[in-house]
Amino acid sequence: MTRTREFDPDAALDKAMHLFWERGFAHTSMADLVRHTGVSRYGLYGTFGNKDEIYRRALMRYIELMKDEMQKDLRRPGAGRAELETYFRHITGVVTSDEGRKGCMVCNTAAELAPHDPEMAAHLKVLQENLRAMLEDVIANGQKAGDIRTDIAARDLAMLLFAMEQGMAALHRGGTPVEALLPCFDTFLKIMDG
Amino acid sequence: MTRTREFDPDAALDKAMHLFWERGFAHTSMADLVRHTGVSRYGLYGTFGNKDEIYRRALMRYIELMKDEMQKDLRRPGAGRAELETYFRHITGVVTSDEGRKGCMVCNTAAELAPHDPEMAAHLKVLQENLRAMLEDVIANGQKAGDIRTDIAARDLAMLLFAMEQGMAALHRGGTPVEALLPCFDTFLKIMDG
DNA sequence: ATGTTTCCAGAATTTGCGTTCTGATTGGCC
DNA sequence: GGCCAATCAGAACGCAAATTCTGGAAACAT
Repeated sequence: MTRTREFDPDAALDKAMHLFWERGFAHTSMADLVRHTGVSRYGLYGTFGNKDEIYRRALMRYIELMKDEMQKDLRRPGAGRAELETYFRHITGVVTSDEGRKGCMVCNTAAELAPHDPEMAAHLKVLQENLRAMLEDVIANGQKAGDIRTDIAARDLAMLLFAMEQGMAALHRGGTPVEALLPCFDTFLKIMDG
Repeated sequence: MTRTREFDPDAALDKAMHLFWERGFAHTSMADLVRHTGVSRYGLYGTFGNKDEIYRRALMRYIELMKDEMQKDLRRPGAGRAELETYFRHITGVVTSDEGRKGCMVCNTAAELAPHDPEMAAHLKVLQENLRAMLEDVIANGQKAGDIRTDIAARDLAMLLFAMEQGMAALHRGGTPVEALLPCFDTFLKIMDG
């Protein structure tokens, strides 16, 4: 072979993800990406194609990370209320971190790009449904185990929980401090108990 | 005087608001604004200054409309559970309308602009706190009247309700259909009843 | 009616940024 | 060691969009 590439595409994508996550698509320039990833323009275009594609890949990476997170906490057989609580404390920490007020990249992408990017929109929709369904499963388990009230359908509790989480992310990005948001989840737990 | 202006600034701002609300800041061009408002560039720049300022004014208008909406439903003395339900059905209809999938402009602005526009961020933060406080008052009234459970603080219920609403707006913009979102509020009502 | 001032429509300018290109450089391989 | 292919760094290009400019038109005051 010849001269070897000086960067690791995965590491670069990870940096790009954090940049897009924090600043959004329009307010992240290729120059920013070059600076923060340490990768040359040549390298970025050669590896990923163009800016749109870098964003798409970064979002996919974000989604994979979120799913991993979820499965780590929720995928053990019979996971129920306890696991849900663990997971949610976890994800809330991510989505309301004060470092960059990044919020949730799915939510940010929906707000900024979904309306004029049908492909992205389709992607987001599927993802949203997957995440919600995962929550629903765990809640149904908790109901079977007797840890969660059964007079509200698991599907409905899951949707409410999911909406609440997305809202917390959005509100935090908009300036609401974490301390004001944390009670949301405690309140939800109290509610889930019946 | 001399030649009179051919457009109504308020009407123009209203059109601009809907455009920004649907497409966001970056994906609305001055040409779009000229086309949809029917106002010449000269008129827009002369009246509002520049694109940033048009957006700022449009957002302020959106906020005023939302506050009006809220006060119309919630400001009557002793407004409680019933008024809250009316208001929320109302606002949910706005924020999950399929016409343009506009979502909530506050939420959209937070996602797209807050991180790199401190002034806008400060604005949003104040607004968020106002809206939440208004919900809290009404919930507290409902609790005093015996219509809403009292084992959860009005402040916490209000925050949860607010987060849920912002989340519904974000999810809808991201592609979740209205039918999937509506159960959220019904579930919240059931919860509020105790 | 006419002059003057502001307005309109759209052309011209400028700027920012995504993308492409270029010459230098590096690392493997004969 | 020298050749080759791919990479790097940054300059150059092109385009889209914000802003400004300009010639013509309209409305009010006199």
